[in-house]
Amino acid sequence: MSRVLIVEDDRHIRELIVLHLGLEGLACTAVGDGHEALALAGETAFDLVVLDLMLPGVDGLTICKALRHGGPNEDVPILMLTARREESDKVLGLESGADDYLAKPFGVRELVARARALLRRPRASVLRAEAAAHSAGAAGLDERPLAIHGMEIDPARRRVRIAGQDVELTAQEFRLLHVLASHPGIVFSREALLSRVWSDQTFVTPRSVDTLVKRLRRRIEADPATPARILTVWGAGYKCADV
Amino acid sequence: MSRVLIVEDDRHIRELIVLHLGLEGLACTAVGDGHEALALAGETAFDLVVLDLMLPGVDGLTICKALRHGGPNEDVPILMLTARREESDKVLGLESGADDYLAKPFGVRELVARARALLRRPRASVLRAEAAAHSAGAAGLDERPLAIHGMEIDPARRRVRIAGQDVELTAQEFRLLHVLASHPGIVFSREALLSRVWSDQTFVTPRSVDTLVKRLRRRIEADPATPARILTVWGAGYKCADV
DNA sequence: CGGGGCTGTGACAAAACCGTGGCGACGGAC
DNA sequence: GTCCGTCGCCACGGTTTTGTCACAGCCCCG
Repeated sequence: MSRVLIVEDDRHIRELIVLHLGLEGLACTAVGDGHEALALAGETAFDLVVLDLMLPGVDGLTICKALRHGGPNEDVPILMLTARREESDKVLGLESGADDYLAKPFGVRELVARARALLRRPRASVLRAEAAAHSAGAAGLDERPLAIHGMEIDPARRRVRIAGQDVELTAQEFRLLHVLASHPGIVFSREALLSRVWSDQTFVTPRSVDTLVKRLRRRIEADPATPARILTVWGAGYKCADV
Repeated sequence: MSRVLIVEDDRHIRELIVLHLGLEGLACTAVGDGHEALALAGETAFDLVVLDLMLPGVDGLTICKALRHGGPNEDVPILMLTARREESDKVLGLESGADDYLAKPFGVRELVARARALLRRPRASVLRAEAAAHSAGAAGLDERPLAIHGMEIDPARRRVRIAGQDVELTAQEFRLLHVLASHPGIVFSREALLSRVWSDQTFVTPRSVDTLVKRLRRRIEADPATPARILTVWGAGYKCADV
């Protein structure tokens, strides 16, 4: 049974990695802090390290070099993650001792495939986690038009009108609005929205929901600074205002 | 770093368990097949086994007995899961060597709390107390609204109303209220509340529970000095007043 | 009725959380 | 090829929430 150490400060991505590698039969340990990672790696030998390049405090590169410098994980394969696709980062990562490199956002399959390749273990996969993944695809969203807060939302035509005026929305903004407006008052966590609005299974930070909300508010709120339609629920998520 | 073996055929439950235990810093290995579980357990020593009673192929009880029969996991704590709440199943499970028992549907927080408790090898009395709290009603992240003491608590809307008036609560206050109000009359120790209300693996002083109770009372009690809803049980903890 | 724990409370610092602008990457249109 | 719309991520700053502490008050017990 292989042991995998995951160093990633974003909790959501950490969750996804632990989940999918764990389901592959790997023993996953996840930490969000560089110091903790070094402490763990100093006393336990791992078979693979998944390492985020961008970390608060101790840098991913520093960890990479520290691992290579000696100790029980001197020769451990390192899979490096980063938000940036730039070649310079890649070179930097590989030079500091990483064995493979993956840029966010990336798909689960790719991560698992690369982890497996690094582990060089031709073991029969126990389960196929991806099988039912696409069940959420087109299903789930209602096609009926709905009206709320002076907005007319027509899913079939993918059109929104406010005060008789057509409002241009991107596909993603529309999906978000539709999910929220279909359940006024119900609070959706960022994770819930990720699974409903982002159809494909990619690693996306929950904070990206904030960005999408910001962009949606710019379009449908009279004053985006004091939203009346899409409300923030502190510590929980977002909701469409009750009637 | 503790190793946990999870044997569960339902993919979603497997995911949940791996995710949350993995985030607790535990090394999780998940399998959906009984044969695979026995093969793994025959060669590796685990610190905890989470075992589903109902499995296709090799039965959970069979696995339980096989583990106890000898090998590297002879004395491993076993947390048994089942879809049925019936007493006969429980007895069967405990007799075959399980250390604790959890009926589906169960809350994630509760699972984590019990897993940690088993890893800590707690006194039997603690276990009994938690079991009593559990049997008193549905546990964890229940989405069903409930009404008690003139309060309407709606988890999906994250809303509390007293006498028709909306009461603003922070996320933490809401979780505390929900845990207590879901089990009226049941006394929760500060430690029990810490594991249920504080989702993260953060280490927080039990006295912080007092502060949270104070803040909650300020919002939902007519006179916070003489609480009628959230009661102090001297030397034990807190409870929601019985009806 | 006095003492030794428990618990309630206010204040403060630390942490978490959210809004926002901006940057780079990607992909389609032309 | 270039331009442009979209998208994800990050960093910064303001705001809210939350953990801790110290001290006062309370309860139970002898």
